[in-house]
Amino acid sequence: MHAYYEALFAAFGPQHWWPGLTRFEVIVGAILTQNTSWSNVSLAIENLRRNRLLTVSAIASIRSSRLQRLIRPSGYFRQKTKTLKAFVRFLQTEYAGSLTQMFKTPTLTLRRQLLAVRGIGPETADCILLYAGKHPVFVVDAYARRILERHGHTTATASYEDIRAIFERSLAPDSAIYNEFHALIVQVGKQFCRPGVPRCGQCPLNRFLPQIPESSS
DNA sequence: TGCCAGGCCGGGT
DNA sequence: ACCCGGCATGGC
Repeated sequence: MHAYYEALFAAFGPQHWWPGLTRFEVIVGAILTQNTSWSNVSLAIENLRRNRLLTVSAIASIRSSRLQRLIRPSGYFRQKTKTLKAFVRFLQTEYAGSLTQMFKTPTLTLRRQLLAVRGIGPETADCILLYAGKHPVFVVDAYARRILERHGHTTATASYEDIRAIFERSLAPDSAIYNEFHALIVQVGKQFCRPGVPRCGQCPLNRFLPQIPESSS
């Protein structure tokens, strides 16, 4: 898949996802962006920032009713309030509230622990590991799935782990590459690989297609 | 105006 | 092990 990465980077350049933010802010963003556009998440994050609530202790002590109100723009606000609460409870119980301690845990062990937190599934766990902890796990999302399927590298029934294996076995375990690659996939996916868009237009990945869609009659 | 977004859970088969 | 309905807001 490295050729895909090169093609995307050449086309879009560095995406600098989540730059200059604290690890906890990245985690909050990873939870709030579940099936939600970033413009909505951004409104919720700003509400939290304005109220100086982007810390573990603040989220731990805030009343759920107030947290719900503040993150409301990001959608699923009752669910996500529970998830944020569950995560900080996990962090305080298992790691005395220290992200530094948490991220010292071996990747596979920590991944299992994160998946046990209610509201954190595979993509969110991997986002936290990669973008907040710099652990080399490849983040799979709906776009990565769709792109691989359209390019004939997998089938529609492939699981999250199947897709992840395709990327991880063909790339060195480099968190900087994984970071950029996932962001680039989201970028190209938004433009050229949305559900209702059958053709790929000027997608920079077109040259990797097994056949040219235009020429089929 | 409807459809969609950087998913996940719980109950049912 | 999969399948499906529910969860919710703001943007285009």
